[in-house]
Amino acid sequence: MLHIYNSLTKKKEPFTPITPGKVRLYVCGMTVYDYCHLGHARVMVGFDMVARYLRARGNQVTYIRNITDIDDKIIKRAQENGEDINALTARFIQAMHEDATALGVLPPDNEPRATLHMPQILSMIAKLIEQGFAYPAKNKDVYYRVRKFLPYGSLSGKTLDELKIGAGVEVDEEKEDPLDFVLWKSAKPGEPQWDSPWGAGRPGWHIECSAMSTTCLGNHFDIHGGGMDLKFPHHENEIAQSEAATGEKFVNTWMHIGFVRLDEEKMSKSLGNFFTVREVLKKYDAEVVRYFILGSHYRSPLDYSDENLLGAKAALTRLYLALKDLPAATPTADGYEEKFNAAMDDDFNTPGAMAVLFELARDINKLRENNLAAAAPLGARLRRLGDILGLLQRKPQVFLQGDVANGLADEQIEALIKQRVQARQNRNWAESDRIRDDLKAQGVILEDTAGKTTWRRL
RNA sequence: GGCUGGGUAGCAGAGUGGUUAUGCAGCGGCCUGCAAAGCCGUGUACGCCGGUUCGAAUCCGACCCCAGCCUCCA
Repeated sequence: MLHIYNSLTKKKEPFTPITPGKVRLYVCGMTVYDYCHLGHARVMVGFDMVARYLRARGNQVTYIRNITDIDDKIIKRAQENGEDINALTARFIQAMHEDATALGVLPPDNEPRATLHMPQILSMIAKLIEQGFAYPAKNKDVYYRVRKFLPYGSLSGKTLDELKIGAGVEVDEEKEDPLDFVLWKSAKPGEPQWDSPWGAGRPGWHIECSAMSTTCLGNHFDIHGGGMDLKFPHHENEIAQSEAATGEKFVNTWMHIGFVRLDEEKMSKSLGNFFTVREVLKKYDAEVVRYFILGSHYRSPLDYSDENLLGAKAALTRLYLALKDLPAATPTADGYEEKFNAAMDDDFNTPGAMAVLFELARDINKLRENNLAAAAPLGARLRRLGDILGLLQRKPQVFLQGDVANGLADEQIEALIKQRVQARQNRNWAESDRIRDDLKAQGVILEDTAGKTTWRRL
């Protein structure tokens, strides 16, 4: 049975969907004013893996990942660029989709956008005011009355008094309590705005997710996820808004993805120490990046370094080498799927699941020495399990020989191999080795097997 | 200061009260013209100090250290 670590209870818990066989999953997606960096990639890949696994285990999954397409940073960036807001967000939404596709992230079932959910946002705010959980201030902002929601702080493990002691609480004359947060922000001249009973303005950051998630999935759903940094205040505030507005429990299981780090430090926009997905993809194959992300548990920190990426590449190469030249087949009962599932059932333990993939590879390699066909069913199993992680779906040849972006073209390599075959027939080992060394210097590895020479790019 | 996570062999990274994680690198062997790949074998690992236990790296307590949150951030 699947167990998931629930950030709300801080425990691993058996996971039971509210409706048997159906899982409703909401993930906080991007604010689209810049390219995705590796932190975004980790969240996308992480929940893609979660959705794939839940489906592989027979659940019908409704996966929602929102897009925040209105907020202060977007407005600011559009002004800096002298760009229309909609053009800006459209541009980065497209870029995000390109990055996601490259990383093997399947599209979510729905990608709701904040600007397309104004009626739902407004009605939720109205409900909160009605019930005394929110109030319009003199400056025409609407605030959430944090003291009124008794369980406030349960997700982040903070109490209001502790938060008050914390350093950075900005004092705002308009607020009843400094910890109250904004639901509706009145518009300054020239800013994008929507009409509301409290004056023209735009939604605060948190309310959109409450409105979109409950609209798409109902007031009470199974899993809500996002990066670790959203736990407070974003998710805390979502709970306060949603439960106060609906009077129902909001989410059963909260999942938070650990940070990507660079030199032991969180990779983040504010620190400026981030790599965008597209920068990384110039250096490393997208599947290698995906392997790297899934190679550590989703809650652990993930250290970005060339050493670690190269390690991921070596490991993936081993798996693809095991699959190389295997004929198509269907898996037979071999026990590997059960082992794989046992690892995944333990809070999506992808490193453990990947270890099973390597056991399979070893078995395949043993069998293939004598009989390629005998190894085929295990190869099929390896591919099928890889698919649950979004890995190993390319032709081994394609992965191993890479693309021809730089270095020698395939034809040049083939030609040199022909020369070398000739030299070997003449037992001219010096010439044969020279060609092999030359190719190696250019990043091409030769392998003489079964009277045939094959090659791959390093 | 409060709250969350975490400290595992050369590196990365799971896991567990007593018996192999796994990958990369290393060492020995097989294979090979030689390699590569592969196979077999190979490691005094579990931050520190106490305690519980027949036995702890795994449970308990204290301590040290690291990262994160408490302000926008995935």
